[in-house]
Amino acid sequence: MKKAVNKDGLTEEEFLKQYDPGDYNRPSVTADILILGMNEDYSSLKLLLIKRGNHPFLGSWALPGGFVEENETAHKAAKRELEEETGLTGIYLDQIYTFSKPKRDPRTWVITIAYLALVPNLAEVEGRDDADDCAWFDLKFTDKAIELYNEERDVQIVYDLRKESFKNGAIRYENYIPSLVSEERLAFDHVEILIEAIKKLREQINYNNQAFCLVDETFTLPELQAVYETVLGRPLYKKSFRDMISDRVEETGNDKTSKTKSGRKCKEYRFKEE
Amino acid sequence: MKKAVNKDGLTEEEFLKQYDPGDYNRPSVTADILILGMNEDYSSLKLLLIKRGNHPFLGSWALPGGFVEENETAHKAAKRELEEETGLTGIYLDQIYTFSKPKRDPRTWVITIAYLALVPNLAEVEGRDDADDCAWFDLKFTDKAIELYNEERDVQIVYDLRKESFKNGAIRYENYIPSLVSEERLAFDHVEILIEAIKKLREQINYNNQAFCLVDETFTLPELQAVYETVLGRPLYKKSFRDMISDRVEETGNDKTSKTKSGRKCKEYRFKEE
DNA sequence: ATAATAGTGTCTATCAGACATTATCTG
DNA sequence: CAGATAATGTCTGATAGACACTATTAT
Repeated sequence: MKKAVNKDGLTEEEFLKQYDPGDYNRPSVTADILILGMNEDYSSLKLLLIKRGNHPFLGSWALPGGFVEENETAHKAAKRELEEETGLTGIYLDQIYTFSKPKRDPRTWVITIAYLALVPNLAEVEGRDDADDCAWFDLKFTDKAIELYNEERDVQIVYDLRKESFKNGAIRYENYIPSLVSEERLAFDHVEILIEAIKKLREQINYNNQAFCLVDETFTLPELQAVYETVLGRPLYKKSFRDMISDRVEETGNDKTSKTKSGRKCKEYRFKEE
Repeated sequence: MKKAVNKDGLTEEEFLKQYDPGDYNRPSVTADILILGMNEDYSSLKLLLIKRGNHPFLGSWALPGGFVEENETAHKAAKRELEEETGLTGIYLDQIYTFSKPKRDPRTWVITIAYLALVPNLAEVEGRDDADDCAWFDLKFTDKAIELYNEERDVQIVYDLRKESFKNGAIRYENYIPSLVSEERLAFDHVEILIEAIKKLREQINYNNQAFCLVDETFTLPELQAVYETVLGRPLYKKSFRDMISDRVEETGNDKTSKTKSGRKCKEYRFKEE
């Protein structure tokens, strides 16, 4: 079996030796990364963006990303980029979707594998290399619009959203179509990546415990509930939430004042693995 | 804003004109496609495989796939491949995951975007071009093993499965690790693609109605239930299933004998869009 | 008639939605 | 003490699991 030969009478060893990848056009492949965290009182999602220091989209804000290299997985490339950008390790990181629309990058053919990272604390960040600047943006996501704000820099990026339905086999799906309404915009097709990431996070958070990646190692239930409410974009009933979450957490025995709002002290919890 | 210049004093137009993608190594990118259907009585999933006619993995069975070209999305490449292979159009097709492990193809650097297709009828197929042969395989998937059978050709491909848990941020995930136990194997890392696809299908089928892509346009509830049971790998209670599905289907008014098992005639239903 | 399957009724446990009530903390 | 928030109790409605029973067809 090892010595099997192909139509040209070559063994595998011989075949690989003479194999010429040829002149097929090949794309560059990058790993772009959506880094999400929560603000101080868990009332808003934050997205890390870099300001582009070169064409194309010079001066626009973009997702951090970098080339995937031959001796690494795309996941590793994303991880490297995340660590360079935030200095953080051991962070939640998951593949979202791969974007390959022609001309999505005006320079050359680029396919992007998009990743989602969830950080428990907003890291200090500053621009480097190809970036003029780097900053956390407040992210608001509703059925009607996506909005990104950075007050310090007085930047606002706003897209209206329209729902479009399309058929896939027997099934009908709904898609969000963004249209820019602000002066500033996100570079490339990054707004589409953002939409996919939020959709996926909202679908998964109830099953996959991603909320625990957005809080400290110990937390209060009001804090955890605030994370769910902010991610899902709707309020939850306190009692139902606590019933739902009860067997995924355990008390540490300590008390703690919530980062959310002041009042009575809270019991402190940690994530219970099982 | 249009006339903004970068550090080298170039406008965007000038920059793009002089831009040189350079000698960065670039991967080939392929779209591999997992084509799933059901057997005659909905008791088993079927997977379409092609037998490789050249090195590497000469004589092994593999997922169909093809190169993504510069003027198309990966989705379109997958669709083209699906139509070439089965002659079918209007089929459910969705991106699963992108695989980029170094050396996953011994010829050259290849990154694969994996797609899942669900066909309502098993198309007639035959090998072409680079494939010696092309056939539907019975697919069995349990917590312990993945098994692929084609009786006509007397081929069996079996992998034992082991669960491994790993951490991603604060969360612990479980993964299936396959180990080959049969003589025959799937080419490349295609068994890993298969595992991801089945996992995703099982997670989604309750919410995303993919089952309707695996039956005819009209169907009986015993047939539909058989699809769910086969995909999920466990029996469902008849009454619970019918309650669960009732507002997603509507009666056509006709009667029909199920493809599953004989007995009393069934009411015929169709998918109700909403 | 009998075996086999289709289709429905009903009980239970669980859980989300919805409010109400009690407990504890800060100022 | 007043205001605010934490924590828990309880009712309702929807739904999955479990089982039983009736209806209709093929042989």
